[in-house]
Amino acid sequence: MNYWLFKTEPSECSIDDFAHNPTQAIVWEGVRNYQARNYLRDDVAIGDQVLIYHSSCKLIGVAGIAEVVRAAYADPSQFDSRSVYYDAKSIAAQPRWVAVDLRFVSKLPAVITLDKIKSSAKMAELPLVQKGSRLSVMPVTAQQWRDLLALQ
DNA sequence: GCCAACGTTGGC
DNA sequence: GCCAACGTTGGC
Repeated sequence: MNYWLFKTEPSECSIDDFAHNPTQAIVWEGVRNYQARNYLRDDVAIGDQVLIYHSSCKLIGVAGIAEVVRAAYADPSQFDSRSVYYDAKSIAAQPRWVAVDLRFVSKLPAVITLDKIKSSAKMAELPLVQKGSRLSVMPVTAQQWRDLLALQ
């Protein structure tokens, strides 16, 4: 079982969307970066635990936890010409992008802010806080997972 | 809204 | 395969 951090803009999909549909599988689509795609495709597995991170918003940071309930499959949005995630260059026989499904686990009582994460020496190796890192899907070690949630 | 940093594209 | 131009990310 692996640990991950997934970024999302809460205006698109927030921890509250999970919390309001706690038994429903949420399609995690729209990842359009190859390194993030490779993690999704090759390493994200059913049962993995995911930190849901809110970016580009008022309160930036880790807002909750979700669990992977379906491993990688062709991201349907890449073939939908009305979607903002549409990719005209992706062909059905060889889909370029993948999605996974997540399900709600918990909402943290308070967001663990990026500020707090940055100020923790134990988080120095987390890709999130490394200069210039823009990965939207990143691995988290078991130790980092524990240490990060202990920042609450 | 700004802009630094990074990724992608496409001409050569 | 290089690299300039352009697009995107995401904190501030």
